[in-house]
Amino acid sequence: MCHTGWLWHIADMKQSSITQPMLESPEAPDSVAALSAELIAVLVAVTDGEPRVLTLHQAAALPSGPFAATDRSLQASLRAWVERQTGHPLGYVEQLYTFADRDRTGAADGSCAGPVIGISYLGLTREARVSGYETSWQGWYRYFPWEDQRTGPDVTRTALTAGLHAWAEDAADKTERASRRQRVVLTFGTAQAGTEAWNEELVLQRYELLFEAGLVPEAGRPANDALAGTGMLHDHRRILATAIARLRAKIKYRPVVFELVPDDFTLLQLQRVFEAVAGRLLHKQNFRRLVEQQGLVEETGALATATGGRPAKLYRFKRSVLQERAISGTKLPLSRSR
Amino acid sequence: MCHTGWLWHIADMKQSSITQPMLESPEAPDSVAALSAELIAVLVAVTDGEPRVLTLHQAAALPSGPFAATDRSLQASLRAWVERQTGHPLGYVEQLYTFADRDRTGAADGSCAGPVIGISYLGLTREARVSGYETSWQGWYRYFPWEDQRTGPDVTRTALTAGLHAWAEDAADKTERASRRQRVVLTFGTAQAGTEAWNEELVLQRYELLFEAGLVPEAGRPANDALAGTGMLHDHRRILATAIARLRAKIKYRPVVFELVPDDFTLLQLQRVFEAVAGRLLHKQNFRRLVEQQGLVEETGALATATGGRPAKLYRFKRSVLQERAISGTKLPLSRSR
DNA sequence: TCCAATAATGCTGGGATTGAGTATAAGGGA
DNA sequence: TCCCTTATACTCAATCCCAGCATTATTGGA
Repeated sequence: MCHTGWLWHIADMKQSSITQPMLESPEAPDSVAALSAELIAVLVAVTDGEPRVLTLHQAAALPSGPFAATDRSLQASLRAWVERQTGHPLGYVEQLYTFADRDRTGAADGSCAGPVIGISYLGLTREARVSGYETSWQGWYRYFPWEDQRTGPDVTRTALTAGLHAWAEDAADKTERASRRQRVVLTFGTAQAGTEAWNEELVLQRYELLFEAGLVPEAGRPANDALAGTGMLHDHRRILATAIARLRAKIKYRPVVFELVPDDFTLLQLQRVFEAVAGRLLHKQNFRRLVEQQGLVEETGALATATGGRPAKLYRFKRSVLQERAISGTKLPLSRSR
Repeated sequence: MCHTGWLWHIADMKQSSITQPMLESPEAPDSVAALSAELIAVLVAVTDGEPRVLTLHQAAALPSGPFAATDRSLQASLRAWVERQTGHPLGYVEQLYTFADRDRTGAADGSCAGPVIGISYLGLTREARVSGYETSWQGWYRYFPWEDQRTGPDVTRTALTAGLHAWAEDAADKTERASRRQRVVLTFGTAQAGTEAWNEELVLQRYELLFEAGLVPEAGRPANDALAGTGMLHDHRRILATAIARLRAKIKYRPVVFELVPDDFTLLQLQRVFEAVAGRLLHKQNFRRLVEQQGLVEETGALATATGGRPAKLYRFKRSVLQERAISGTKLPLSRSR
């Protein structure tokens, strides 16, 4: 044995929840199987008001690669690779989650035999231009149609909520029914007029709920459904959900939006990117006020060639406050209306 | 090749920062070396007003074990193990960070040859009783004396800040000096009267700054210094710093404090635990108001046998709101004074 | 030339949140 | 009984934030 003597075994990597039931696990055999690790990247850019992710295999998989045990920093390598591919610097990289998948034991040629550890990353970039074959940028709402609430509670959400409530009522005993109902309401909100209560950060919870209710059948094969969204291979859609949730949370208290917009931008452009990521609309005046009073931007002096309407001032991100704000935090709260 | 064809290499797992310089990396050989993975746990309990972590090897290491590629959920196994050891349920488990360490290539017997991937976890529990040999609970401020700001800016912090400023002035060029100065002020605050500006969440940044400044010499061997704190083996102190930072952040917006207090508690007890974790004092009346109006607790009806003073009402955590709040969030802001 | 549409930008009022202080109640011990 | 300690209730002002309203600047057409 290498270390201190007690074994842990890994298989499933469900995001921890306090209420998660505790499972008893029997002792496992004291063998260490051959391991392999895989790195999975969620690369995000916002183009034409749509958040996009880089995909492979006919939009059914995220870029991933085996982890080669050599000597460079992972993040540095990730950056270098992306920069070569897209021609733009990768502004921000963040580790998402590590999970183990005992069902996926590598390719057929045996070179990747044994269980796979997956380490997923979120990366932000600017321009969506790639040269690879089979590689393309896809709008992320293609995989999660219900996550785009910029036009208010739409057909998708309504239909899904209905389906979920049916599933809830379908439960065996009363307690389970109540629990399911509560989960549905908490994650999808009551689509009643006014109340809203849509929390844009619960991307993963919603996906898992739909999965549990059998509304996003993703048993290995990617399906395509206008309601349930496009499926992905393996658990890539789950990883994407994690990435979206993380980014939606982060964008509110760290100045990462600027990694997604051009060097010079108008405040409305910035707002649109923000809204695209968050999947909901913002109050324009309040957004401007916040951005301005946070001191994160400065005017370039130039004006944008208007797209119809009064020309807007162009701003640029104050790189000088980056270090400061990266530590002390921003604060760009989401409010409802437009 | 197993996957899509481009390689990533992993070595160092520095927490991503936007300002981190981008390193160019050369292509790596197309070989997949033997891998091994290690799980590292930061188990936290609060006893006698002190946050403690479970340690091994004369308080110089965190519990860790090789990852055996078998079939159970890691979290379930972790829970089971801790519950056996401590006799108390592990309330909350959360993944911290995954890193790769090419310098640490397992034990001498070759069973763990190849580079090591480390997956670290944070776990919260209640009582600090262990039966193992070499195993003990240690107050976490032993490793980070400067992180305990409950008594205001103390000698430790003052001394370290002085040392850091000396280091800052020691830089070669002007830009670097300014940058260092800024980092010192941002992470350690200006210890001026009143201004404070201590951000308790910057545990990792402070540790890294001290490391960089050579004030916490931790070249593999655990040292013991009243100022720099006790060292740990490998990068365990770094992992601990990550855990503290994560917990300090989480405790403010998720109801995880309750995992660290007994079933029945007074509001002051709850506050003390909160303060112990956060390393700073809270305004008592405001803390009560928040806890109460959040609807997270309910009175048991009983009173605490006073520890001197008017008897306090006993409260219990409303488990019923757990699922709800685990999703929708709490909000227990930290304010300064007592 | 005037008007309508589209944006940008400035300003204001009310409600909620928060930081911090004051006052009162209820115990124990000298 | 007085005094010390802690619990608990209440108040007040500053601030923040949401959500409107109003005004200004352009473009494109009637």
